[in-house]
Amino acid sequence: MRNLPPAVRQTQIRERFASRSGVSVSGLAREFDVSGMTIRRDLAALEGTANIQRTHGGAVLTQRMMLEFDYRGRREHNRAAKQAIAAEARKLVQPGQRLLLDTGTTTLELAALLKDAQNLTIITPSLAVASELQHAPGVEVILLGGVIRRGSPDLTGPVTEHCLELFAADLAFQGADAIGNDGTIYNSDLRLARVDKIMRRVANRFCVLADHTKIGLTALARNGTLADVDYFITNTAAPAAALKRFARLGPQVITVSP
Amino acid sequence: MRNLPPAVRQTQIRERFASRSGVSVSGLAREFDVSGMTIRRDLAALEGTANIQRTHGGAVLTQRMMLEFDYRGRREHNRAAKQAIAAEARKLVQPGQRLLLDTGTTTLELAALLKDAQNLTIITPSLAVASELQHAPGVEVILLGGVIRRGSPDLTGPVTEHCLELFAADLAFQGADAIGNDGTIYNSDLRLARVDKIMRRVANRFCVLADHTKIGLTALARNGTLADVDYFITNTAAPAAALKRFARLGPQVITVSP
DNA sequence: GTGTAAATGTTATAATATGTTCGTTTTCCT
DNA sequence: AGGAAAACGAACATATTATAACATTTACAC
Repeated sequence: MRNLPPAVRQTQIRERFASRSGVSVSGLAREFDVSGMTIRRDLAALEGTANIQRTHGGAVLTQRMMLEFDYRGRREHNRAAKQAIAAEARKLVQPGQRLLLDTGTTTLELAALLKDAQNLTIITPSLAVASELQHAPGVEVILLGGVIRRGSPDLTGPVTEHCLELFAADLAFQGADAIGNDGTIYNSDLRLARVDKIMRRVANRFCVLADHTKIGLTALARNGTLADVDYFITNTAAPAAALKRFARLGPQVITVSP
Repeated sequence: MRNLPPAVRQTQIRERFASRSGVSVSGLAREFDVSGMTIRRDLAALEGTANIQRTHGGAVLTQRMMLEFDYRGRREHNRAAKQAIAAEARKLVQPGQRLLLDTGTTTLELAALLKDAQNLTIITPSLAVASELQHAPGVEVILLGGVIRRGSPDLTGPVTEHCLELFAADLAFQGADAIGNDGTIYNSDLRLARVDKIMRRVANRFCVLADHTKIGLTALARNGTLADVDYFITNTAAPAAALKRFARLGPQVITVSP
């Protein structure tokens, strides 16, 4: 079993998963008569390509059984700030409310914090948010209809816009891809920007979440301005001058650390 | 059974719950040939994923886990027949069509077969179908809006019905929970039955998929009759007398083995 | 052959997992 | 209720595994 090309060995390793639910480094090293290091490198390579996850001592199948709507890498980017912002946003939520939760990684963190909330109705175009909350006992999730956007687990298009018009919400949470220095809110996708605009119309109050890395940038599609927003939550690393300017536009500006 | 990586062992422990509703620390320790302390640590880790509930001496399934496994179990049940039926259904699909795919394990198998289709539009209330097809390059997936049904990855309710009315499809595929001997189609959920009825209205042609174990049964909600159906696909194990009767009602009855 | 890049092995160090002991808590039996 | 037996959890010692850096081998072109 020695002297196999790496690709062949990796394919054979992959095939182990058909019958077993996981493999061990030591076992594979023995079977293929290579060092554990080689097996580890194989598993690291396989982890990138497909549905396995490395663990201590081996690897297991990622059992994304039903809903595989994940943002992968983007979710990790500046996650601490996003979580802090989400925790602050969580405080605005009262039992019994109807919330709109936009798509995005920051709102997804907020969704995770709402799992144990009581008697909430959450309306969202995000499959990731819906997936996160689908088992939450105190939360009724209403997913907007629409076309699934390629590469991103959310819904957009005329159907989404039409669905959204059917609702009225107490409070909407929205991430932003960029916030201009003049307080303009930007999305990097035109279809999303349309949905976001309507969202602002059907929600009574409106909260924008964005970490400091988004401030001072622009993106493809303008979708409004902070002047129309009730709350703007960001982290303390945001430039103070910009925050002062934003506050003068109207929204209550809340900063959290880190 | 020794020397398994922790994650693999934990996965196998999880799988015990598919057949049993509880496990014991001592039993697992014996089976995996590890100390009770290790099993306890495993169970503590699994409890963290919110799927199981630890008890004295072992662990039991939590409600959510039961539903999850219920779904997985249903998917495995008679899967060969479902796949054969789905393969036959696949032949009805032409490039460029707009399809309605209902929720259900058989239609989910069909969705898997449509991954490499060209230029299709698929409209579905099923999150599982959407998940399966979200990365298919030749398929545009439109998800209907609606309330996420507890314990089942699909959408129902007035919003779903409203969304559905926006569309017109060439061909609809629908599973059935039961087919009465008189050709009546049944669902086990009232909300689903309503969606299914509308689906029949907005589709030009209509195809019902059901393996032989569904035939001759009844369920909670009537949603129509095979007389209104264009194709009925089942497997050869279905009683010939019933199939003959069904064929006289109108649909083209197709049987596949196994 | 010789040079180069890829693959593999080796080592030291860090991280993680496991078993054991023992005091505490829970369960079960009378 | 009271007490024995079982199970639990914390803390420690031990063993296994991961990672990174470097050395070695192999593969393949020219």
